[in-house]
Amino acid sequence: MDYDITAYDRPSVTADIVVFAARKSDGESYRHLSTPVLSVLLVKRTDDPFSGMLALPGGFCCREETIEETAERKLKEKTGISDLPLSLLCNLSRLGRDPRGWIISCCYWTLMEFSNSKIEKNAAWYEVELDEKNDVYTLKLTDDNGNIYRSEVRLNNSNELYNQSSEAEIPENSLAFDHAEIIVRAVLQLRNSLDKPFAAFRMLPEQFTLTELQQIYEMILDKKLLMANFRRKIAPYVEETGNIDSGAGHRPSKLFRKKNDVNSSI
Amino acid sequence: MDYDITAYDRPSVTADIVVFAARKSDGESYRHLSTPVLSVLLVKRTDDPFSGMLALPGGFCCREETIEETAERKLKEKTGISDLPLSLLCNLSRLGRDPRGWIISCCYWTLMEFSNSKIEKNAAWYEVELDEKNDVYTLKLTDDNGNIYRSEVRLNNSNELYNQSSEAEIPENSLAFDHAEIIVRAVLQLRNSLDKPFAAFRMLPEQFTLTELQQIYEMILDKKLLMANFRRKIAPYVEETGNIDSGAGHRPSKLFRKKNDVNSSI
DNA sequence: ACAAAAGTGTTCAATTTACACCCATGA
DNA sequence: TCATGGGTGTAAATTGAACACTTTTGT
Repeated sequence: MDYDITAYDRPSVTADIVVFAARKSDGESYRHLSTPVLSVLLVKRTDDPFSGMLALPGGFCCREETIEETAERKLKEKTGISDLPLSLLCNLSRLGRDPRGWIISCCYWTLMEFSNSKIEKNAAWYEVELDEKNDVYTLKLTDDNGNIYRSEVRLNNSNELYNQSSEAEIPENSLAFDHAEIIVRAVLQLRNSLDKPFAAFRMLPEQFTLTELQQIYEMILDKKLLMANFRRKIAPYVEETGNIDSGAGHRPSKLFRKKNDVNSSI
Repeated sequence: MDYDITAYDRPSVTADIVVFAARKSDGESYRHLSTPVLSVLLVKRTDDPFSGMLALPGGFCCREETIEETAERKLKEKTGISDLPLSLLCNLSRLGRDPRGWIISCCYWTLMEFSNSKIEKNAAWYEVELDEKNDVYTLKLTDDNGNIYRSEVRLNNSNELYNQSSEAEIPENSLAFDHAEIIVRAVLQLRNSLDKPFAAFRMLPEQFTLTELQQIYEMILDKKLLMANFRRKIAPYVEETGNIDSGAGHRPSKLFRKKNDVNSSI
């Protein structure tokens, strides 16, 4: 009856997670609002291969757990963050993508409120900028000290993203494995996720001003929106808390919250 | 340096593919148009476990190929069909989902034009009906001879679909493994795919009437659309071929084709 | 002739877009 | 006081939903 599955060669399977948050930049003066910048949570690798380089939090799947559970466990272990709903992004299984051998990566992505407090030592937030030109995506990551990590990711002939990842080919100050490709895919997915139920809420605290919400949209879509129209559009999804955010050098703003019946899954 | 990945327990990985097509039903009379029915391509299993039961085409990943290549190869081997663009649907890795052991399934889905001609012996099309009631999805599959295969799939507490799949628990005339769940997920995904670039074109021949296109939409959305409005909506995406489809007991209709610049990916 | 489908036009409502205008604050 | 952001109203443009009407065919 059953054939013996151990007779076949098997891959190792990893889960990697792209966590985005909106980090507040410094305001220019007492009058100006700060604007949020898109940030991704990365860890510095402590082991070979690519030791010392940046990578997505993630790791190998163990028996007795689902891939999603692996992702949650590894995210917790490597960054200290837990309880985030994960969405499937892609599976990467290209030959040679990991110098250690036949390793498949199941990639997930999620959004959270920015917080530096509860993060593990080797994890940190990196500002994300993504540009596209002639089918070449340029991913620019910037750390707290202004150090820049730049990666290029191309579109191959079947319209799928890929980038090279052998240790020899990866430039200094770039990302380990094909993790640059994964982040690019995640940013593209993020940009396409704003039409549906309101994922943006996940990047804000429970109470927020409508301008803060609008800024999240503007950050992700990379364009300015008109305030009056934005407010009409999101009105059905938010409700007033009765609280006021004051002391900002201009008229205080009402604090809102997401309505209970609004699904913010992605 | 590198730690030895073979020291860790590894799962087997399979690719499973949900292929949908629109099968033309018989017209009632010389006057009436036939209406398409949503159909899924399944194979009868020839090996244990679940020998003799229906299953999605698919199989184990081999070294030297990506999961997408596995999916394409297995689809070709088991059904004779090739060259379909595949979209990732989900990864299933629940403990016990396959009685043979630790087996992860990477599931893909796609659309094609209905064709019975070039299909392998063990493969066949099954009409798909999906109903939902109190978070329970009922999947009803019907073969050419009117035999019915019915499966129930529930939503668990974290809003993820699951159904049981131990050999003992699966009723007769149902699907092997958790393949009913995969098909349900694929149908839900299909229903959500019609707003974006026009996937429906993939279920039609190169030239088609606008009524045929509308019928695909009605089949997937499971509701009637108004002809005038539908035509206005899809007008930017189609162009006339100059050909006419006549001989149908009523006014002949113009044949259209998808405009070249319309992306029909899903 | 006529049932069925092909195809077009028109109306009213809803939504989107753009812009103008007033309000409240703290240094 | 005044720059800055908070907040609202309104008119024009676009899109969507509903429906009426005409055309063309094979039997």
